Amino acid sequence: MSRILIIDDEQDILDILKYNLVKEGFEVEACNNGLKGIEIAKKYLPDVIILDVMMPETDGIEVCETLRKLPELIHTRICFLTARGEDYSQIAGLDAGADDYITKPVKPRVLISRINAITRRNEFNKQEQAESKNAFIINRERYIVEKNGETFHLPKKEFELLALLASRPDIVFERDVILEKVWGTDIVVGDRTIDVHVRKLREKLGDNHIKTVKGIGYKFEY
Amino acid sequence: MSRILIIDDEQDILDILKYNLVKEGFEVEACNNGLKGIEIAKKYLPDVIILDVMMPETDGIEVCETLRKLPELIHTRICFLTARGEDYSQIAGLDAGADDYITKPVKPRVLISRINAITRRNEFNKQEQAESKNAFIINRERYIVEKNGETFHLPKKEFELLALLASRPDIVFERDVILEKVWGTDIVVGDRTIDVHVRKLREKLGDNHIKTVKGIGYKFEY
DNA sequence: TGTTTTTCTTAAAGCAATATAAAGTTACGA
DNA sequence: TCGTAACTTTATATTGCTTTAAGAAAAACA
Repeated sequence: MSRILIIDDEQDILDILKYNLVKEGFEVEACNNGLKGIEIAKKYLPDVIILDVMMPETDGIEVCETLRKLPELIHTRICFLTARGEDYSQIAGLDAGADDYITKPVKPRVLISRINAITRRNEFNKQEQAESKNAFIINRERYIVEKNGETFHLPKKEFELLALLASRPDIVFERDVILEKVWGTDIVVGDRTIDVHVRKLREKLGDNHIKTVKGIGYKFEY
Repeated sequence: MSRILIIDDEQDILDILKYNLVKEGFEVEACNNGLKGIEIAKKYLPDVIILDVMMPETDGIEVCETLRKLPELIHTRICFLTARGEDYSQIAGLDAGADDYITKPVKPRVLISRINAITRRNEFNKQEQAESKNAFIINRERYIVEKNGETFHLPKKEFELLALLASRPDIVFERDVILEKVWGTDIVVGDRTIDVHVRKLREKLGDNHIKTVKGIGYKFEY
């Protein structure tokens, strides 16, 4: 499970966030000071850092900039904690470093889903890097797929299907696994549905990427 | 050459300033009353307004605030005329939206160089805007958006929505993220509310900037 | 080769998400 | 306090994605 570091000067907030994240199964480290936070980050190498923008001693923004310069944290996602109503454009400017921001007061459920989104994005990005060598980029943030500079806007299901298959190239995904991952366990759809979506993808990306493994399922190839 | 409007209740000063500015090649309009000045400004659309802070009937600061709300004067620079030593008026004046101030008594040479500085600044800004292809300026101080010189007055919610989307162009914002960031976690509004605001924005900015990503949310493109 | 199984293709139905218009609220300034 | 602008909701239309269905094709098997 993902490792998370929280940096906030208010002990209450630290406690609440930590409690909720631990309950959800994350590994959590907390710290009430920006400079200490940087030191911890270096050793702890968290997947996500939740960082309060407004802190009395060290400014969260500066902390973020410092963190961003550390090569060992290249994959670490930084998420700002801000009071609501603060200038978005300002935040955007600071966004040079931060990947997301959460507004206070933080609702636990929102926090969890946000962290999940961030870590998921992280997973995908790691794959993306591997994939980019072959000029096949699946960009979940922009919700587009790029192949040799060409850009494809895929509908939701097609995108999810492709993202799944491409997440492990050459590995065959069985039909019921695909159904479960893309459509979910609760929703039941016919078996042909997959075929149709595969066909749509082949239509758009060319016939060379998604191979049929008869009797089993499909796999993605470059 | 630049157009200048002078608003001051003292006829002497009007005459002196006008004489010197005309001699320097400026087009000058003069007026001895705040309210009349506002009317003239609307039609004359000056590049610079020289405005006396201390006037018997209407306060120069109020006049300035009124002028600043007029969209047609978005590019007009306002320069206060103050008696020397009035520290407070300087501060209040710049708060009210003035771009510069000149202390009385006015030395012609100082006046000219000051006006030149202001207009030059203005030119520079216009150029900058024209040159940047993505001339999409989101001005949070005045709640105004500019696109290729066109100015839009957006209501709060529309502005916040646009500011959010535009803060990360091409990135898709999910509907619940939009709701959280623009409306807040505690306030619950219907899902269609977003659509309606998007529609309003598209109506004003043109259909080309906010793209729908069906099933996910919206994104901003230049 | 004939039969069976599985997948492919296509069109069309079904459905969910979004767009739009209009009416109802709320907030705000004159 | 009235009138206007902003905001939200509601209802309906529309879009376009998803799914189904059914025949054709391909592969597997005997």
